This record gives sequence, C-alpha cells and structure tokens, in this order.
Amino acid sequence: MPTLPSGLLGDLDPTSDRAVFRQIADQLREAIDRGRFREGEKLPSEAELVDHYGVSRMTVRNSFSILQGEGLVHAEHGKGVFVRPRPPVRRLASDRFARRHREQGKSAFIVEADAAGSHPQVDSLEVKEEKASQDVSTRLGSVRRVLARRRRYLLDGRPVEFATSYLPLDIARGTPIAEPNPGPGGIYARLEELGHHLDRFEEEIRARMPSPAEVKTLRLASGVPVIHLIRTAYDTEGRAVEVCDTVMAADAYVLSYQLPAT
Amino acid sequence: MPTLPSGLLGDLDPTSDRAVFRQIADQLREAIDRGRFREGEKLPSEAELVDHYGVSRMTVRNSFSILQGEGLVHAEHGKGVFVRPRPPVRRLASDRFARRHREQGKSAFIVEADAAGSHPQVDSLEVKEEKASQDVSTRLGSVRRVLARRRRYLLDGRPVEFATSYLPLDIARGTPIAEPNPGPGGIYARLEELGHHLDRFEEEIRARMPSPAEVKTLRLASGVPVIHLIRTAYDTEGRAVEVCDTVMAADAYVLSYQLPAT
DNA sequence: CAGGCATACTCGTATAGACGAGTGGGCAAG
DNA sequence: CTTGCCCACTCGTCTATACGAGTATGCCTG
Repeated sequence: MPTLPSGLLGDLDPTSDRAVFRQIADQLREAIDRGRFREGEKLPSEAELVDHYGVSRMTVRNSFSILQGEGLVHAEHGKGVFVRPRPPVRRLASDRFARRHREQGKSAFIVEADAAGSHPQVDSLEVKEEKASQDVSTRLGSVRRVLARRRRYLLDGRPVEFATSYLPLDIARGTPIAEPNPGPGGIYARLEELGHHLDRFEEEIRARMPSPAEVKTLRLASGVPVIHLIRTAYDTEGRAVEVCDTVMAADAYVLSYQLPAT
Repeated sequence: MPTLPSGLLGDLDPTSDRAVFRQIADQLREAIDRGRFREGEKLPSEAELVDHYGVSRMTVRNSFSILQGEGLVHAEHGKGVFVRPRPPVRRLASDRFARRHREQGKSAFIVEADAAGSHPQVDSLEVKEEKASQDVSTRLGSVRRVLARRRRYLLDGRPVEFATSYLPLDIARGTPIAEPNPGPGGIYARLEELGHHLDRFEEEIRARMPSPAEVKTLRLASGVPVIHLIRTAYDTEGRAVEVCDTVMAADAYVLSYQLPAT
C-alpha cells in the first residue's frame, strides 16, 4: 500500500472538542475545496487514512459518510472513494413552454439537449387512465379519474428527470394526447388544437431528499436532493387542464424565471 | 428497558440479499410512512432494536443513519430518535415583489409572517462595502466593489433563510440603502425613489446539500437540503441594479411562480 | 416541601477484528 | 500470444466492546 504524500493532509488535534471523524472529514473537505483533489479524482483509501491518522477503519468510514451526505464524494465498491464530479446542468427557462418553442416536430427536451451537444433519451413511457390522487384531483377541480402520462428523461444515458402529466378524461380521452406519442409540439400543442387555449401556468417548487424509489429511478448518488416541481396549466377560461408532476435530480438542473416588476 | 410491542416491526429475512441494516431501515421507514410512528414521536431506542432484531448496536445505528440521510428522522442526544416533524412551509409567490406589496412600513417578510400567525425576526444584520465576487461582478455588469447587505430571517425562533443583497456602489453609497434599516418598503422602494425604476427580476434556483457553515447558520437537521436562489433586479434601462443571493432551508419553503403561456 | 444528587437510560465516539465481494493487474499455463 | 486464475487492494457488512456525555426521573437529604 502506497503511503500518503506528506503535507497533503494535516494532523489531528487531540485537544480539540471536535470528534476525530469530523476533523478528518474537515480536512478532506478542505482539501477538496482547495482543489487538492479534483473532480473525479480518487481520495486516499480507507487503509491509507487509517495509517496516516492512526485511527480505526470505522472512524475513517464515518468521515467518508459525512462527505457522502454532503454530496461531495461517492464510493465505488472495489475501486475507491472519488470526488463527485458536477454534471453539466440543464437550464430550464421560464419561457420554455412559449408557443414559439412549440412549432418544431421534436419535444422541447430533445431539441434543447441536441443543441447542447448531449445525447437525449426519453423512456419509461406509460400512458393510462387511473384514479386521481387527492392532490391532483384538487388541482384539476375535483375530477375523479385522469389520464396519466409518465416518462423519464435521460441525458447521455443518465436519468435526470421523471415526470407525470395528469389530464381530465373529458379533455384527453380519445385524442392524440392519449397516444404514447402525442405528435409535434407535445400535449400543449394538442390541447390548443382541441380548443383549450392556454392562458397561464402555475409552478410550485420544493426541494427534499429523494425517496428510495426516486433514488432507484433517477440512479441518484447519496447526498443529491431532488427538485419537485408541480405545474398546473390553465386555459383562457380559467380551467386547470393539466397537472404535471416532475421530480428532477437537483445536481442536473438550474431553474430560471423571468418576473415582471409590476 | 421496556420490550418492543410485538407486531410493530417485522422480522429480518436471512435469505435476502439486502443488507440487514437496510432491511431494518426499510421496516422503520414503512412504519413511519404508514403512520405507526407519528411526527415528533420517538422511535424505539437503539437498545430495543438490538434486542428485537438480535443484531449489534452498530447495525441499528447504521439503519438510523440511512433514515437521517433521507430526512425522515433526527436523533437527540440523551433523549432518543424521533420522526422529524414537517415544519410549516412558507409559500413564496412570484408577485411577492410587486409594487403594491411595497407600500406598507414593514418588510414583506414581517407582514406575511404576522398574517400567518408566526413570530418573525430578522437578525445578523450586516451592511458593508466589499469586493464583488466573480459571479456577482458578472451579474452586475463588471463592478469591482459592492454594497453587501446580509440578514437572516427566523420564524418562531427557527432560522429559515439567509440572504445577501449586492448593489453597485454608485447606486447605493450614501443613500438609505446603505443604512441598516433602509425604511418602509425596503431597498426596492428606495431604488425606485432614487430613479432606478424596476422593470423585471430574474431568479435562478438550485437545490443542493448545505455546507457546514449553512448547517450552522440555519441550524439545519441532517437530511435537509437548501434551496439556493439568486435574484437579479433590472431597471427599465436594462441595467442590473441588485443581486440577491438567498439560501433557504428547503423544508420550510415552497416557491410558487405564475407564468404567462405566451 | 424544596433542592440536589444518584442512577438509569439515551445517543455519540472510538477500537479491533472478521469475513464478503467487486476490481484490476500480474503471472502462469496452455 | 492468449487465456484464465490468483492475489492484492478496494469498499461493504457485521460483531463485540468500551467509555463519554446529555437527559430525565425519583429518591434522599436538609
């Protein structure tokens, strides 16, 4: 086992109140922040740190688990612990549903990702009628059953977003909206063709840690939160015509909104 | 030590591939989700779970640390492990900076919290001139130095938000904006009085795990992400007149935006 | 009755050891 | 040279133990 380059990491302060594993985590964090370890680079192995600090292995692992919780590092079984690379972020602008973006044949996601030089994919397509949850029912104005459209978005093979659209059956049933591929411009284009002219959207944004199911679906590393966005689309008569529930890997997104200062 | 009520938690599956500590975490998580343990309620102690499952204490603690990372529970030294209560959320509407909200003498935060029946506070007031960071400088259009206004917001004694406003010196120096208390309507009202008529805001939203400093300032429990919001205010001439950098405890906020479907 | 202390229970920190499993490189056999 | 195995190194899981420190309760003392 190669010994640790001296000077890379400091020593422990036995007089400090701070727990040993926190001191080790502090030193590793600082080294990462200062760029002594770069993105994707391997940190010293547990055994090396055990030697360097003269502590037991569980103490070192405890330090790593702190950094993992902060989303700074991730462990790979059999390989080592690595500085977590920051993925390229997808910027969602508040005008992303403007009519002018709805002209092309491909979905906004595909067009935008292609432009950014990434390889986009959409999978997990599921379209079915189901009972509306309490929340969705309230937002759509007390509907019992809805058409649900589920899909997962991937960039360069990595899942980044999982979204479900809910539409009242009297609007969607028997229309292209109920097809797996609703056609150019997506369901908003279809809604307008069907006479439901869109007036405004309302978006609610939360952030939280993912459920185990979300970790699985989005292949999330530990220490990565999700952004939970719920969008409601209203037509010009003030009726809610769609609710879209989206869960995004928070390390892959920046949301951007333009607000008038009225 | 009281023995665990039978039936509350299941048994382990020795044939399962799933690690023991994950199985225990699964069972606790499910019990919480089903409401068998309510918000704020104490979970079985480590010793009780050691007895119930016949595993070592570190294994039980490992299970708890999973649930802590998910933000489901929090431990209190000397007391026990508790289901983390969901605090009341503060809803931020996208029209919160509209002029009509700027008339009253008190800040938007105080007015809104009072209306919601909470006890609001603002502290950590710091107003000083400093060197602009690279990011702030870019956003404000290559300024070197800025006026920085820092403050922390609390609801019912709990810190929920930490914000810093940056303004170019040529706008803010020597004006009420450079005073600790800028007066009724806040700095946006002062900006308009000084002839900088606000035209629009741009808000960028990210979510991530907090830094140790943010954990301290916002007294965050583990497993609680932060929402990082950067707002830039533009005047009618298109000049950026303020950048506000805000870090919010994600469990205390829902952001809401109204978007036209143009 | 009031105050203080002892105690039991809680989680926090740390050690030492064991075995398992994924990865990758080198060496030996074909 | 290629194939396949072995081994070293990595992290993952689990046990058993020890002591420290915060909390709450009840008893004992004044």
